[in-house]
Amino acid sequence: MQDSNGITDQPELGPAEALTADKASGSREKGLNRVLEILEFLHVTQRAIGIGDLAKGVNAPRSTTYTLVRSLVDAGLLEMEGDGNRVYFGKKLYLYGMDYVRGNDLLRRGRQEVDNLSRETGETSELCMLQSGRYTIVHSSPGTRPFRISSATGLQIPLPWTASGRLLLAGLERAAIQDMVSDDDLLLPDGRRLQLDDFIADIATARTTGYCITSGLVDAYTKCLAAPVFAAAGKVEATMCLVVPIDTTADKTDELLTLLRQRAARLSIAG
Amino acid sequence: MQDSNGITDQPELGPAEALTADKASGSREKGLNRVLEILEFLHVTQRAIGIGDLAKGVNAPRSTTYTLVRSLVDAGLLEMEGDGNRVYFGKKLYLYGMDYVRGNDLLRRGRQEVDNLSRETGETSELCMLQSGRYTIVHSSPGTRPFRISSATGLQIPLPWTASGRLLLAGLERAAIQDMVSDDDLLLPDGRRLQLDDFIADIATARTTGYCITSGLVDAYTKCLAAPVFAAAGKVEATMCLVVPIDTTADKTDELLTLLRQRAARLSIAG
DNA sequence: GCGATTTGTCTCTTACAAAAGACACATGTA
DNA sequence: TACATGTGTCTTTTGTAAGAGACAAATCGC
Repeated sequence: MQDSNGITDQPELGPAEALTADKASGSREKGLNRVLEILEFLHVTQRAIGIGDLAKGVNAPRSTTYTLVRSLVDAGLLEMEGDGNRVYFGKKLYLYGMDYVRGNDLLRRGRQEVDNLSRETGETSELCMLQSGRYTIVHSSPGTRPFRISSATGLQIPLPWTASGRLLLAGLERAAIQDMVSDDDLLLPDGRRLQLDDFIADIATARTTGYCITSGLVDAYTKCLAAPVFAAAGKVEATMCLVVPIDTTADKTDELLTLLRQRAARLSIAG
Repeated sequence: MQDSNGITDQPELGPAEALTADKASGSREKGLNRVLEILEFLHVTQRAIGIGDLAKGVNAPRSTTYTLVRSLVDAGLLEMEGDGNRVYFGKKLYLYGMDYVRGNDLLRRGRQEVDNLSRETGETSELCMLQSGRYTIVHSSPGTRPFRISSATGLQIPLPWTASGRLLLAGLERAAIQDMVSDDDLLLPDGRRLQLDDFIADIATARTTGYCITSGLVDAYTKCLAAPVFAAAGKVEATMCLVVPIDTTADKTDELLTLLRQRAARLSIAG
């Protein structure tokens, strides 16, 4: 077990760096890996897809894909859509997901707090976590504004684009941060490029102030207020955040921030 | 952590001739199948478990189990618990589960209706579906009674024990029904044994009346009212049900049943 | 303290699953 | 009618992943 200090991952630089671009065209793949790719592919696709297309999408042989999909459908992890040649996630995954929620106090209470917060403030509120090194919106509640402020549950966004990202990485070694952030991640949606050092400085700042606000990073019309949720130790396990119009007054922002920090703190204790 | 339900038997009988009956003997198993067993095992266990125990639980070689678990943890389908030698479901499964909900109107609206219904009536309400041939409580909302009426999301119960079961099988061939119902399923919790023919007759009745009520089947103190939710065709896709004390008056029962059927019908259309 | 047990990693072998490819049957479209 | 394109199911081949086992290190039980 060597998870604690980031020794975990250097496996993938071992096998020949060849095939720079997209994907190892490689030879024979382990079935389980193919399955994991299939699931991930469905996750980004967000809708049912034909098995043929699925095979193309994960770059797997058609015959293999058919057998794997059949297994998964039999197991209930996937389901055939209506006519019977497209597949998507199945009930069993939903059940497993509910099991996860049940076993995870933080998530369960966090969802509740987020829902409350967005109902009380009318603003879009989110619960965010790191998911295998990626920033993930674990739960979001839409708020009551006329225009929809993006953000769907499960959405994954580069860490440097977000206020939460700065909090979630608090306390990590420089090397660890560097590992989690690709060059592409540092390129903001508006075309500006963030310097890694600046980002790391942001993280340090966010750590000491205990919150973080970013303006116009993900898009030009919103700003994001985020507050850390701590696990047992001092570790940042999640963040709660509010997404508000960028022209929200300073007073209003302060008020919301205070409320947000208070709720995030409430979530931290009692864990 | 003893064997709660006696699955752990055959402690040290020769692995060779273990072809007793139900279980396929040793031989080599496909990795994917092992994974599916692991997930299912965690689902019934309902908590984090050591990898060694997991290997025992699914009756897989230790080395294999370690490899698979590592893959799954890396993929985020499983997560290591605290100290790092126990595992349980991971965030990714939760995300996939949410994807399923998003892609499934019926489930999404059904959860809503169930929550409403139980809030309005104060009774425990559930949304039930068939999950790979098994009756499954897909969502439940507790109601306000002092004593907890069982029923947890994800729970699986033999079809003949439930009112919903009788509705869910409506329209199926006798053979299909027979396939889904084992002899054990026909043995009720109170020791009585249901005749398959009676059960099939119940199903036919339920189909024509458009609802089903069972009294004291799962336990002696409750009765269960169930109404069908139809998919596009006339197919029963799910049921909504209310679990109420067995001594609920006929009038009250009628009233609840009317409400339940109305809500279930509302869920059926617009699909 | 000192065995007995459990945990996590590693190596080696071969049984077998992943892949290739052929086939049959749909579609669509020139 | 031919001609492409997509789908689902076979069979065959062979690269490799599942499994057995050995190991060191941790953990438990007295």
